This record gives sequence, structure tokens and C-alpha cells, in this order.
Amino acid sequence: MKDIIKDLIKKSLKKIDKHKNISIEDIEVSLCKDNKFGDFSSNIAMKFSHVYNSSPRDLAKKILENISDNKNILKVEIAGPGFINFFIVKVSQFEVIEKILKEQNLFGKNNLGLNQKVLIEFVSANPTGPLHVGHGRGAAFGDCLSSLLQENGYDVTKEYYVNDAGKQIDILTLSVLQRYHELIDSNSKFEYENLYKGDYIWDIAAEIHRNLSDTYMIEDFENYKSISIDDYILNVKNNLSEKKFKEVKDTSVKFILDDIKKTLKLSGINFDSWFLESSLIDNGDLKDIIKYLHENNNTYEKDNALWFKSQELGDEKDRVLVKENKDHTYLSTDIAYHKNKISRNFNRVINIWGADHHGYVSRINGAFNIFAKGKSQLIVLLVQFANLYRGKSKVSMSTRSGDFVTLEELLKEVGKDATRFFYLARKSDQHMDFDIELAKSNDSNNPVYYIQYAHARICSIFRLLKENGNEFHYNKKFLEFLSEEEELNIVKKLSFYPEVIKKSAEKHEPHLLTNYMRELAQEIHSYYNKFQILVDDDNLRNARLALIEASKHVLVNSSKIIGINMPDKM
RNA sequence: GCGUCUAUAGCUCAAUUGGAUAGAGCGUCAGCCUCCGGAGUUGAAGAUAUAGGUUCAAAUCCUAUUAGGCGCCCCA
Repeated sequence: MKDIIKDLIKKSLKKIDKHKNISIEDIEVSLCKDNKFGDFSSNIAMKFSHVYNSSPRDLAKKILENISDNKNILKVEIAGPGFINFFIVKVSQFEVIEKILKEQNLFGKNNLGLNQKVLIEFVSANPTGPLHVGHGRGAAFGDCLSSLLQENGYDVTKEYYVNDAGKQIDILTLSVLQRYHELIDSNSKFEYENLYKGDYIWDIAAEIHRNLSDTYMIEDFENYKSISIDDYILNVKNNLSEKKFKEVKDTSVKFILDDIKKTLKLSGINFDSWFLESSLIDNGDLKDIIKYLHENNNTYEKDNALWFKSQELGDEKDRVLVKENKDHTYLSTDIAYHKNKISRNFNRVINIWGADHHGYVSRINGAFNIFAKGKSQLIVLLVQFANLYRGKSKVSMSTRSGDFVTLEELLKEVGKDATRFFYLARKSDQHMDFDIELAKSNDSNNPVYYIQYAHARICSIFRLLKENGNEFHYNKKFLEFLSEEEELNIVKKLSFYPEVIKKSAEKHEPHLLTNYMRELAQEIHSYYNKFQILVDDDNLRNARLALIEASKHVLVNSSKIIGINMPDKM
């Protein structure tokens, strides 16, 4: 319908002055929020009045005079400063019902993505502890965005980057070993500052002890402590042997990863791919990219370290790739990782990061473009932190101190649907406050129940219809019997759905979809309260059933993208 | 200090991306079940941080100010 109107305006403009060329993209047509302004309106006259050397209202008048008739359009009016308002013939508005009933779960899908390959990397929390509430937002966001992109015809791969190399993992291993020694000898005290302190460390240590007894025991473990954590790690490695240290490391990482996978499953999230940082070191990729960067004059040596010239690429300063002690930095493996993404032929690479990483964007973007050579595009989306509150008091979320609320706890207490909806209903670049007490104590606060209730009501009507020995059958002629304002409101919402799908994917804003669902549900509830669906008149009954059946399809389609259930009964 | 994100109703969030009278939920107040599920519905009160600017039009864009989050390691 929008396109029809755009076309009409374009043709009219052509008649007014055939030398001026206004492209169809410049013509904006939008839905009216107030029915008295018609169904669609365009601001074209105000936008281009200067091009035509006339006042907005005059140009609008001219457009109106030159616009040709169309069977779908009842009348056209000029209003306010120069809006052109289009009133649509009622019957053609209801035609979307027919389209939805025919397309069902395909309604809303499009082919804009042209099957392009997209890699979307999200969560990627370090395997040093369980996922906490802070990770939940990025998880829900990434998963929903993937579904949205799929709905728009992209070929999406969801990937989790596992940081299973580097110092943090060594610290994790050390933390486990320390607890392990405490288990064996309770006199061994845990008092080193920088180790991981969560309860799960005990669990891992206990499992290792249960399965392998004192294999990893070193005499006088205490004595290897050092002020520098690096030395501490080194001492333990040397005395335990590199091999055994790695065994403990692998067991710990696997334990935590299994836990993370379990939590993600509870959230309804499935990753297509788990990419190990360590694989980049093992297969030589890391060495190759450092060599490549060096040969292409993107690096230099200073203070016995190898530096990446990231300042030239927009970063605040240059960054170290290889440290003085010949260890690689996190950045260097990350560059290798992104080089790998490019080599897997993704047209678009999306990273979803916490907003605390924003300073990191320019350097990885710069490195990415060195390798992508324009063939692939990197998009980094930052998700703002969720501040966690328990009532009035703020809860800290430090993995290190072990003081955090796990995502699993939240999912179990609040439920998957409510949690996902809560995360997604807010714009991702908006800081948000998450009050656990509120979420737990009063779950009817969450609009997800409101939407599910609308769906359950529709299902309930169809159940009742069946119990009465009746059946719903559809015929296009029924649509003529829909005439109430509430029916029109619903149908307008329904025809807007494909646009919401398009827009929320393009702009990476799933909250547009959650808002839409809320609005649709509201129209449905309002209608339900005012009108009886199951009336005696066959024509009217079937017409109304067709309307709510179409609404049901849209609710179900959108809920699948958001990742929530739409129960028939609640 | 530099960079970056943000500021909308008492609270938590929206606003079709520059559009017409800024919308919801919670909370407050007043109504609606002999009727398809009251987890619902109808209404009332209540808001664009401050000061300028840009134009037909500003919550939205620009500048300054104020307040807050985050980032500024050879950490990951």
C-alpha cells in the first residue's frame, strides 16, 4: 500500500514539473497514529517545497490536483503545514488478513539479505566462571538479532569465541589447584588476593580430587607463592610439570564451558560454532598474522616488544602485540581470530560486545580492514551494562570475587520468557537497571505475560468454538463484515508487521519488535473486551475469527524471533 | 584530564529516526464480570536536565553548561 502511494506521488510530481527528478527513496510515507489524519501521510510537500519554489501548502495542493485516481484510495487531503493525508478504502485494508492466513509462518519474512553470509559473535564470556546476569543481555540480544537477520533472508552463523588461552586461564588453573590442595590438607589456607574465589572453583577442585586423587599434589604448595602472580604461576608450572598443569587447565575450562552451555540452553540459545582461542596458537595462525603485519609495515619494535601501529588506524595510541617476555597479547590473537572470520568468507561480521569494550573497537576495526580489503564488513555493536539491583542496593558483578548473581539463578527464578523479554524490550545502547527483587516478586510486571495472555485468549475462543460444535472457515467475502474501529486498528497493526521485521533487523534494534508485540496485544485485548467474537451471525463470526486468527499468526511469528513461548493456555 | 555513551511522568522504559495533541507499565485516584479466561478493560492526574542555535517543523541535529555510566595496562 505504501508503495502504491509513493508511486502516485512520484507520478504527480512528474506531471507538475517533468524536469525535476525526485527519487522514490526520497518520498516518505508513514502510518498515521491518529485516524482523523487518514491512514497514511506524506511530508513530501514540506520536504521539497524549496525545490519547487513554492510554499509547502501550495506544493501539496498541486500534488493533490495532479494525483491520479486509485481504487484503493478513498480520498486525499491536505492538513496542517502541508501534510498530504491518504484515506484508504476499508476493504483493501482488510486484505492483509487474507495474506496472513495464506502465508502463515512465512508472513513477515523477506529476502533483503540475499542469502549473504553473516557471522554473529556474542556472549564470548571468558571460561573463568559461570555466566552472570550481566552476560544475559548480550546473549538475548545476539540471539534475537540472529533470528531477525534470518527472517530477513541472511545466512547467519552464531559463534562463541572461547578465550581458553592466556593469563586469566592460568590464574583460573592456579585457583583450582589452590583449592585442590586445601581439600587435601585443610591447613593450607586460601589467602592470595588475585585468585578466583567463587564456589564453583571448589566444585572443580573436588571433581579433580574425586577422579584423580592426589595426582596433582605438590609438597609445600604454599612456598611457591610469590608477590607477582606471573612468578607464582611459573613456579607451580615448573614444579607440577607443564603437562600436568595443562591437564588441570583443560579440565577446569571444560567444566566451566559445560556449565555455560547448560545456562545458554536454559535461555533457549544454540550456538552453531564454538571457536577456541587456543586453536589459533596451535595451528600457527597467530604467528602468520604477526609475520604478515610485520612484513607489511604495520608494526615496529620498541623496548623489546612488538608494537602494532594502531594509532594510524584511528586508535588513541599504538598497542603491543608481543610482550617483552615474548608472550602474545590478547589483541594479537584477536586479530588472528578476525582474520580467520574473513577467510571463512563472511560478507558481514557482527561482534556484540559489552559497552566497557568500546575503547577496543577502533583498533580491531583497523586490523580487520587490513585483512578484509573491502570484501567483508565488520560491525561492532555495543550493549550497555545492566546495573543490577536488589531493591535499592546495587549488586556488584565481579567474577573474580565470586560476588555475582548467575544467569542460571535468574532464569530459574524469573523464567526464560520473562528474562528474555525484559532484556530485549530496552534499546541496547540504553543503560538499564535490573531489579532482581522486582523481577522475582511480581512477575505480572513483565509485559510478556500480557502478550501471552492475548494469544491464550485467542486460542481459548477457538477451543470454545469447537466445543459448541462449530467450525471456522474462511472466505474473502467475510472481510466486508469487519467495520468497527477496533477491527481497523488491529488490521493496521498487522499490516505494519513486515516493516517492523525489516526495520528492527536493519537498525539492530530488537526492542522495536517487543514494542510492536505489546501494541498488538493491547489492540487485541481492547477488542476482546468490547466485542463478542462468537456471535450467531455466520458471516460476522467468521470475519472476526479470521481477524483474530491472523493476529495469532503474527503473535506466534514474532514470539519465535524474540525466543519466547506462546502457550495456548496459561 | 582525554575519549565515549547517556539524561523523557514519582519509578522502569517508548516515541515509526526531524513530523501533527510525547506514548506504555508499575504506583495513585474513579469506573467495568448473570456476557468468548479480570494475568483483562474504560478513564483521571503527571514529563522532554539547563541555556542558546539550525528550519515550515526539534525529545531527536549543532554548541556550551550540569549530572551520571564506561574506557584510557606489555589485563583479558
